[in-house]
Amino acid sequence: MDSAYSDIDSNSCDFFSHTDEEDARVPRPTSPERGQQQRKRRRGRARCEAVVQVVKKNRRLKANDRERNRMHNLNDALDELRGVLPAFPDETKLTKIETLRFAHNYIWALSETIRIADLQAGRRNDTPLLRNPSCLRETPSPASDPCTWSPSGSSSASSPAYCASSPGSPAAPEDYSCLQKEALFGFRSFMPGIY
DNA sequence: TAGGCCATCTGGTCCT
DNA sequence: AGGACCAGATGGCCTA
Repeated sequence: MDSAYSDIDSNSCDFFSHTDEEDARVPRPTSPERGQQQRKRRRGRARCEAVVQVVKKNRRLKANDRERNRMHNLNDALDELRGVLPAFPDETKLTKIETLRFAHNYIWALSETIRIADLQAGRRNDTPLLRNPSCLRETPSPASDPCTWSPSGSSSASSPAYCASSPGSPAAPEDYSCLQKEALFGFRSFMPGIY
């Protein structure tokens, strides 16, 4: 239906609005016939405008549908992002803004971890960890960390240890493991530092 | 009940 | 011309 009316717009019914003056060159009918013609034009215009309204409505509905799909795709992408971000099983679903900020934070923390690991490896030997992808999967043990955090602890899940540093304010090297933990697990309590 | 979050609709603008 | 993208408006749901 849309393609058949693709050239329809609000002016498309102007054809039905011709005045008698515009038709001056056409031989004028007698007055009863003229009244009939005017009524016909009015009816034609009304019908045309109704069609235009339907076409416009259909276009709007199609646009709404596309917009809905677009937003669904966006939400699917956000869900995928949530899926690759570390989270507690019982943690409530991150909101959209939390997801984006957490991802930003997480990437920053991982980058710093790699950078520091790379530096340390460079000091020990000539094999930078950065070029060894398997190193990315190794996570430091919480127990050996100065930042006290325990995923099963009664208080930790809801209020993990707080680290003063934030992505916006680079920390001293000794803080990095702490920062990484915040990026990984302490997101919600870390929010004041993010906003 | 106020405030936050979300889905949807809508009209405008940009892009292909 | 049609679709993608965007931002504002609106209403529903949930929680403190």
